[in-house]
Amino acid sequence: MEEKNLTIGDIAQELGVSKTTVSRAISGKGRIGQQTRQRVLAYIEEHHYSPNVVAKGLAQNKTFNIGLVLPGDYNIVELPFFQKCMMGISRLASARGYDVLISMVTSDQITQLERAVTNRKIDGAILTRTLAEDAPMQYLKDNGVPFVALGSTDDRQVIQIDNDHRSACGELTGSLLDGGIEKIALIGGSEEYIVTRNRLRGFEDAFRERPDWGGTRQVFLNIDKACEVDTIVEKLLSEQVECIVSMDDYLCGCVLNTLQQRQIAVPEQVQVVSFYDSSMLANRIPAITSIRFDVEELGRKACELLLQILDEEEVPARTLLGYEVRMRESTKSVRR
Amino acid sequence: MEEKNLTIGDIAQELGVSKTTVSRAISGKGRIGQQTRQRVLAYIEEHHYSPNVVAKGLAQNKTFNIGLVLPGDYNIVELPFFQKCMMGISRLASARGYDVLISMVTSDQITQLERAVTNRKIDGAILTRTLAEDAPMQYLKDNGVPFVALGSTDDRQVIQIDNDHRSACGELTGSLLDGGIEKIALIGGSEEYIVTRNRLRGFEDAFRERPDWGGTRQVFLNIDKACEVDTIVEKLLSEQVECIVSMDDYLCGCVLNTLQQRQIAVPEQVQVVSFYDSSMLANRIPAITSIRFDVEELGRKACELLLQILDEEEVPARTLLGYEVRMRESTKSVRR
DNA sequence: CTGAAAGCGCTTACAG
DNA sequence: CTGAAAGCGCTTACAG
Repeated sequence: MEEKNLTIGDIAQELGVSKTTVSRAISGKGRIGQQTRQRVLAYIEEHHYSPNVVAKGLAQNKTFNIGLVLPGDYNIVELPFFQKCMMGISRLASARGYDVLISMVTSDQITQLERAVTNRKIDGAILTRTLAEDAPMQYLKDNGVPFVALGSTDDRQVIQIDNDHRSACGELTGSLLDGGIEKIALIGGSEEYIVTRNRLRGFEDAFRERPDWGGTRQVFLNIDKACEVDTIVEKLLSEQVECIVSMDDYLCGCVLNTLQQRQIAVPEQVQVVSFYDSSMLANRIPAITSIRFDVEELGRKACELLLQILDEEEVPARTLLGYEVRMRESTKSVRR
Repeated sequence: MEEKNLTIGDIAQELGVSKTTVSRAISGKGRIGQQTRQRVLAYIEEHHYSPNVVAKGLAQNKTFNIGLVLPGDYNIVELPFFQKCMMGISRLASARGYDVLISMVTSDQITQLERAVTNRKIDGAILTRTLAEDAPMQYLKDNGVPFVALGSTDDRQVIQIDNDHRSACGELTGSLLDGGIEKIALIGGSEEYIVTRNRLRGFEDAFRERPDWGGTRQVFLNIDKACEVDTIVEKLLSEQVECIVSMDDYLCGCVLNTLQQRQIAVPEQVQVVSFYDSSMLANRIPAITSIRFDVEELGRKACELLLQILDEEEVPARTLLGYEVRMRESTKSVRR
């Protein structure tokens, strides 16, 4: 199997044409006769030639690599999200002749990303998360690296793509209110994450759209520990809350644990909802009402956008993808 | 910020030396005067020159990329494992001047890996999982790509590194038996995974080492659905099983759900153990007895091995890493 | 339609 | 110790 790698020069020599011609036959650029073209292509096919992408890149000042910026300080609940994004991105990139190079960043160091950029190993990048103070994003901007952000940001200069968390959360919350919920609470994670803010906005939208709703609502943000959730849930129970909405499945899992401990029946005594359907709670009983996004598609589209930018095509500054509200057993039947 | 990239030629010209000299100053290879060396280095420092790794690679027939082969058809429970591996690998690679390029493969297609190899985008690869019939592994072997496998395989030709699942499971099972368990059952996933086989061996070791143990044991393999677990657990309960060991946290989660449904108390009525501590059950109550591995270290070491291979150093064919048995509330106190 | 030549940014024998 | 030159495997004006 260890055949020496063919080069464009070998082929040219073998076929008695110039390297230029071979190159043109392959790339399809420049004028070239049908005859010769076919002859070259046939030879290539037969001998399993495949061009050295690195050399090609050097000549064209490209790498055919895209940088995937992944947080190293992730929360376990986010993993399926990153994984699916990666899948979508990787698939599309591959289909378009690009490879994906990863850079793991943490809140206090982005050296891997810096390396990829200063070493000129990537043509562009995809950010898989957006923060309020986003060091990787700032770095990419400062260095003129084309990129798209998976997630939202107020900076309209950055090309961004996201699921429509706001509308999704608004719709789900609305269903709950319309279903008759009078006492509702929202538990969320770090406000540093833009997505937390968007989910909150959606939640608030539902009330704004229903000025006649006469119940009470409470919001707890920046929660990230099980014990905090515990305390909150206890408090809520003492106040006879009817529905606890969690911003993600991790928090929702904590809520469920606490309820289970206290032998509180879901949904009979309290209804439970998650704003994100990560399949982390997939086999929980009862099944949890939540919102579902097509994350692989999100990744695919993000990659598509980046490749368009690299091809110098115009792309929309902001792209929003759809969602699906999944009503399950953890909420009583409400009308939709 | 948009300064045009410096090249070795620019520096040579600026300093009135040859490109050869500049190259030598940077690489440290070949004889060069201390004086000139310092002069070049100073200039580089001052002007933030960083070499074009791709060009360097072309000249040296290297890419300074390592391929990370990731399964696309993962089970959610494996995600933290892959993530942590990636972290370890990525960190070390980065520190050594390498980048990590991902190839997602599924059981029926390895085209991304093929692309990376035929396009000569990687110098070597790391497999993050080993299967009995391992297509990616076979492909790498056939094409003479240096690689190390994270996980075990019977093929002693392949450089492999793994946690010592067998000993770990043996030790944990042993503790249970020594603690007085008389009726024990093991539930595991696909035998196609080598790790499943190794865990099973460890389990069996414990009995072999205790010929006087007079209890009964049962083994259920190739289980991957919650409903299957359900059926098994019901059967086991009817037989008054004392301890249910799961091979991973997903299965263990299923077991716990079933027990919870049937209002069976853990550990009072039945003890529960997981052979893998993925932090998926981290906030479960009661805390689950299990085995813990340092996965990031595993990734780091795997990468280290690969880089040694690329440097043509000798490496051991098989490396086994340690583990920690964590006795928690889900088992009654047993002596260790 | 085709080719000779220069160039992408490095490295590395070979000579001095 | 230093440099001119060829080479890594491609692309791409420029001429014909």
